[in-house]
Amino acid sequence: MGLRERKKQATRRALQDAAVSLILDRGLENVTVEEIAAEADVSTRTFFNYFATKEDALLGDVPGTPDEETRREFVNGGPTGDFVEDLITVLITFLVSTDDLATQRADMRLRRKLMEREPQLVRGMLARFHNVEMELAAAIAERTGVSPEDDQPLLVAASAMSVMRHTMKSLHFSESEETADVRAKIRAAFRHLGEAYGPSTPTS
Amino acid sequence: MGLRERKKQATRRALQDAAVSLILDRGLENVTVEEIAAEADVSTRTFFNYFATKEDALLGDVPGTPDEETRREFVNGGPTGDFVEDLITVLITFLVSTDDLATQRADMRLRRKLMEREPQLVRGMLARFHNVEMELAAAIAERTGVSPEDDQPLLVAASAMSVMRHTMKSLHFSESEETADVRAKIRAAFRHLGEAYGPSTPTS
DNA sequence: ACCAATTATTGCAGACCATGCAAACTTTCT
DNA sequence: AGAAAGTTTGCATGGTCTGCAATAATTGGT
Repeated sequence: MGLRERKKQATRRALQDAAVSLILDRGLENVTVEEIAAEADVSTRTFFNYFATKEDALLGDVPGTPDEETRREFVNGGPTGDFVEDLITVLITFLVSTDDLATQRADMRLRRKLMEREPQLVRGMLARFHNVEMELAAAIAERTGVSPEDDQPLLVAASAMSVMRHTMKSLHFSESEETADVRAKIRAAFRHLGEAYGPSTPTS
Repeated sequence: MGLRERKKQATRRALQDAAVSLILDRGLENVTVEEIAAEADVSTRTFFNYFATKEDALLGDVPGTPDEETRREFVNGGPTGDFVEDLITVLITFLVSTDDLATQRADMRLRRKLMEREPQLVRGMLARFHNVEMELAAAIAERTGVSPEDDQPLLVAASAMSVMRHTMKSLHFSESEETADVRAKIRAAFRHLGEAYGPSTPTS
């Protein structure tokens, strides 16, 4: 990666960090883009070269898109052949960004604090999940061979994203948390959904 | 209802209608609040007495909150005792506003057109569904006697709202469409979810 | 090391959204 | 009719975000 690219990443990072820290400190309404830019040592105009809105700088890069390889494997019926297990595999990749693991976990903890303090941000988060939902639906349609006009894949994708969303709330993002723990939590959530809506007696 | 109240309703209506029609015509970015207010024959300032944002005037009043009676019946295990069927009953009440049925159906058709033309609006719609999701989760927790800290009710509510969201897409909102049709569509969606995640063999 | 091409940053002007405030106006109630 | 309560309006203001054109930094070739 060349110098130019590295600098861009650094600026992006600086803007995000400045935004998060200032706003955790003083609240969303009491921090202007101008101040965020100043803190990151760039002009206000440059802020908008990096992020379309103030919110955007706060939300970070999660959920992202799964890499092409994971996607293809899922579409082709892998890796295990069990639909729910494979779905979980894909979902987990949404959580993983390009950063190193420790940084990313710290980011997640900060973001969660941010959401608690500024519920307006949930709006933007939901929008992001919605975008991912569409991609996931396409992948599910491909895997199951269902016509894209059908909205079954959309439905399954939507509820899968719900599971995702709520599971994230009960994660710790601590150093001791293993992928297996995450997987187990998601699995439990899916099982519960199956029980609630499934053919067997509704627990409720 | 007194004169004052009637006038307020009329103004609100006029603003919504002006917003929807102007923006269907010329696009979200090409219509200012000033123009909307002018079309409705009030000042710009008055617009903001009625709606917090431009989007708000477009989204209308759906989904609304179910009336207290329906809610209580659901919480107490009614009306049929079958969880999914009763859930559907509640969901349907989200769609019903105070207007007369014909007006409401026309509104729904317009709004859908609006969403297709201006996908940015989906954001706001999702936020509304999210609010309803919270209320629904509370009701489910009460009915099932699950602790409110538990996130099972949130999960079930979230996926129910997904079902809702996607079912609405395939409704016609035409004069010939009966409540029974709507119910059948929602029921089919739930059954599909149960099959996808449930204990039986995944269709996929 | 230099030059040219590409790409990033910046300042400026401007449109629009949204809010607070106080004055003018309308409905309501007695 | 007249006071009380609520609504509309204009004005001033602060903030977000965009387009544009000038300036500055990085890159790659020679």
